[in-house]
Amino acid sequence: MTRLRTFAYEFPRPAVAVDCVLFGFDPEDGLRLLVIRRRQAPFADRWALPGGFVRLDADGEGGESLDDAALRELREETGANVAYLEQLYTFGAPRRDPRGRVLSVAYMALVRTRDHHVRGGDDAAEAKWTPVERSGGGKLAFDHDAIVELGVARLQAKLRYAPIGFNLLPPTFALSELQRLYEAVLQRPLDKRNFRRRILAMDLLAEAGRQEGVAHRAATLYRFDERAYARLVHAGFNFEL
Amino acid sequence: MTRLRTFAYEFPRPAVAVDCVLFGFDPEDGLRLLVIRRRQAPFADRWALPGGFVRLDADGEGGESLDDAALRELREETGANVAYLEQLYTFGAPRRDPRGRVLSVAYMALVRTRDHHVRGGDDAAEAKWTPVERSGGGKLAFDHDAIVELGVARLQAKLRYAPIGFNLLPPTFALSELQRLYEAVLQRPLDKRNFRRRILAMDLLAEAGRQEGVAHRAATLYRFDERAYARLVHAGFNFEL
DNA sequence: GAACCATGGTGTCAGTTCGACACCATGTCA
DNA sequence: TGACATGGTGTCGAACTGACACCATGGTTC
Repeated sequence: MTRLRTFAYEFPRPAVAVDCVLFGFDPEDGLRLLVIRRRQAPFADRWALPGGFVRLDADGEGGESLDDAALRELREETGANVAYLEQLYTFGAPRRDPRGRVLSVAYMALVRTRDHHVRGGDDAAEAKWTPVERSGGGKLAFDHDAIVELGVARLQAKLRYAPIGFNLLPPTFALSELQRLYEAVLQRPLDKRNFRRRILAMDLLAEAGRQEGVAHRAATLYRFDERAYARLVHAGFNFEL
Repeated sequence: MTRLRTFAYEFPRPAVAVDCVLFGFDPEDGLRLLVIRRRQAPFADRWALPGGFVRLDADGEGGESLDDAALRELREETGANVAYLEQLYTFGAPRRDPRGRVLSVAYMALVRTRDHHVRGGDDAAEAKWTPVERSGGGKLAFDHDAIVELGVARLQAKLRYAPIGFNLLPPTFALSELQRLYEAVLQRPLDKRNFRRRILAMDLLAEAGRQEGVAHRAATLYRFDERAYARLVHAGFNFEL
């Protein structure tokens, strides 16, 4: 082991952080993004994405995986209950952080409506949901605006060819809620009849009761059927909307 | 600056490498992948992807960007003339490298047919092109098989919705060459007439003379028209094949 | 120079998919 | 009981997709 180790250590190492674009969907406010207010320099008091440095073991060797680091930061800084996590891209411009060379592995995460309880981090940082465009009423810290832009693009693209939108809704939902979600993310209106026809034709949604306590005709509720989806994928099916 | 720096340095840092899935297309052999034989432990004498550690400045701060590191490694280890480069994913499992904690930022790169002159690296490592399936006659070093798999998937997906395939061909090419490329990457036969109709309907290809010195009717040559593509994209066009 | 051979280049049609479009149903509340 | 808000349903023309076969061209061979 000692011999093996010689090679890598000739190089100085960058610090490595993870930063998360956490999306939530609210029926009234549409697609929202979680930002936290930084307490420390650099960019103290500025809004930024939740994130932090990847932790290594004390010997500087093992430690947490990148995904685990992202989940940990989300838990610590927002208390969010993450339904979906996906790595986006690694940002590594030499001067992106004034403290020195810091790489940021960017993640996109989704939480379900009604899992939006947000709390400040352990260090009492302030956290809030903000509409996706105009994140935080202005520019975010570091290159986080670019990260958000990439996250939005990825979410828009992926919503159309992967069944990830369900992770922004409660476990059961009405088709109109699903449609509103798609309209909010894709930023264009969809035809109700065409939308329903296509999504139901995929046979991915299972009926799950009806709405209660609404002041109008109660909608049928559906849940995303993971098993049906797995079966279909196995048979060569591709989600597409 | 000194004050700003305190925060980041409390954490031990991982080593960060870039590894490149370099694709080439040969009319006879189809899609190929460049691998190099490692000279040093770990995995000495095993085939691996070209790559190496990201270089920081002497003060451990600035240095090269990740893209630059990938290009530098490709140049140093293969002499390849890269036509396209795209970051794929960052691999960061705690034990993926026996030397300790090493993250790998994976890249996909494309070179044009006839830019395939490959030479060993400055340290005389051996390099070769290998068919994409069965890379190197067996398993590659580290988790490089997983990286290759991801690269292939990305190339297949992206070939259909972005005009990147042209980067695997000479600057001018016949439509049949382009079709063979698509067939090789997507692993399925395409209908000649439908293929020609669709690709030409996009108005992205400009005529560029005819083949010479072939023992049959000479094909019209085309080049990818970057400007036309930029114009179309600006007008809301999406490449799709 | 005629025949051969390899590849280049072309159009149609049926089946499917896509997008636009309007009205009745249901349940709560006033 | 009627108003109101949302749920839920079918058709049709246009556009697109995929399957399909033959002549053109130009160098090579005999």
